Amino acid sequence: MSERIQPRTLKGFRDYPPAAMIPREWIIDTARRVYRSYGFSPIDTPALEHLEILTGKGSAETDKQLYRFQDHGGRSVGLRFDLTVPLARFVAQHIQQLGTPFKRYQIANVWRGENTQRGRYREFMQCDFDTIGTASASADIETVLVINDLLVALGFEHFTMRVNNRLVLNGLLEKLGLTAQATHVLRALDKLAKVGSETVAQELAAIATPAQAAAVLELAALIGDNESILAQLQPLLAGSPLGERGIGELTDLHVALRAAGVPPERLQLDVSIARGLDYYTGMVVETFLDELPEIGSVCSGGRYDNLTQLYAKQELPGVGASLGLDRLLAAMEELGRLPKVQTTAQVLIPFFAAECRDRYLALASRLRGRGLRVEFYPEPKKLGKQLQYANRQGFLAALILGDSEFAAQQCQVKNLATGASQTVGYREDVQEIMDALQPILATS
RNA sequence: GUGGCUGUAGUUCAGUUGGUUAGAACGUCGGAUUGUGAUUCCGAAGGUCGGGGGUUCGAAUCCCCUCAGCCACCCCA
Repeated sequence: MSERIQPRTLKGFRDYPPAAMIPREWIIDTARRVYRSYGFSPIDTPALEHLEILTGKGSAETDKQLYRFQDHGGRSVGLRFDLTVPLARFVAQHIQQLGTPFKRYQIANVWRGENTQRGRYREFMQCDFDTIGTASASADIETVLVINDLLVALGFEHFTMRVNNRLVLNGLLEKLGLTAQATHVLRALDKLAKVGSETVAQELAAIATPAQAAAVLELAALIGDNESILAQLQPLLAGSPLGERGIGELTDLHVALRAAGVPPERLQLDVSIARGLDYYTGMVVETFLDELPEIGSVCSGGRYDNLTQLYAKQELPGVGASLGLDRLLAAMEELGRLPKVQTTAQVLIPFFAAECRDRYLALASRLRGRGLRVEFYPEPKKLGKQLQYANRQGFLAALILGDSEFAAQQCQVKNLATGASQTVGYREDVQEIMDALQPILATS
């Protein structure tokens, strides 16, 4: 009796009370809506996979972060650390029935046993969308368009999608004879914006000759608007078939996105964007909030041409991206962009006249029948207290009915944001109440 | 995983060179006010000082370990 278990959560794992869960679900709903508007369909996969599925990719870093253990049957299993690897397994297993192109989205938790920081947790949610089975540039362009639409739908105007193409980097590496060290070079390059060119130069010095390192840095240091970057790239990659193809793809993407109406300032060609993950082969993109760039990319992705090679003979190209929901939420929290709403209902009916309980319940039911979300306060209490509750929970409107209203067949419709209230007739069809509520509820 | 900073009511923080019963503001609850919610007044509840061990006559304060949060590296959403 005296020895209680201390209630607590693991490092990097969190509880989500209503005030945290409501904006969370709003983002999920928004992502779902945007993905579906492009024809992506939902799938889900198990949280737990056979260990060899997850480690097959063989990156030492992801192996270190993997949650792994023996299950009750002695199998080696692991928790998925992203949604792309399970997708590769899923596609290799089911593509015969699904056919191509296959467009799916998946919104689910992933786990990484790394050290925590602001916006970095051990359990977090990713909102992935991918197009499998086509190498078309159109799918690349759509991927960036989805990211753009998604952030706009989430209420952002000022954000930057940094775009690059792995072919440009690979072309240069090939030209320089650095292909074998590609992974190291790209990782060093990826840090350019953060640590500056001197540090990157030092890191490159360890794996390349001074001339090679200088050539890599020259490419990555290109600045200016997108057109001028493209123009400056030409001579640097001349003679490299890969590099020239990369420039072609970047140009195409840039032109197409402009034509699709993406504001030019949102799209930044950035040759230093490499993405750490090995599986990207073409276009790569990272998205930063202009108001809080230091929190990192909130939506990243790219093209991978050999994703299923570990699991199937068939070669299936793909392109996609992932919204980091928890990082985005951490950013929105810090930017004060999260509304302080704790209720999912719009309208509160205070329990005011103690003997009229059943009439309140009937009114609430009728309003719900008209599509409203309505809460009836569970006990008769002072009206002031109940309105305070309504205010704190974030209700938009209260319907006040006491003895005098019931007697006069009326209802007071109170706008909780402004404090204004109006009295309307209260009849079975609740039409007058609906009419009075409409403008109040329309504000959110 | 490595290194650094931090941890005191629900929240934000005070707390003297180690000294008796750990404070404030805001929030919460009750009342003034059994018909109107961010004002005012009165009152109340709420703390194993993150947890464990040690030094000491005495620890929120000093030391060690541990847990958690933040920052940098690493990597990434």
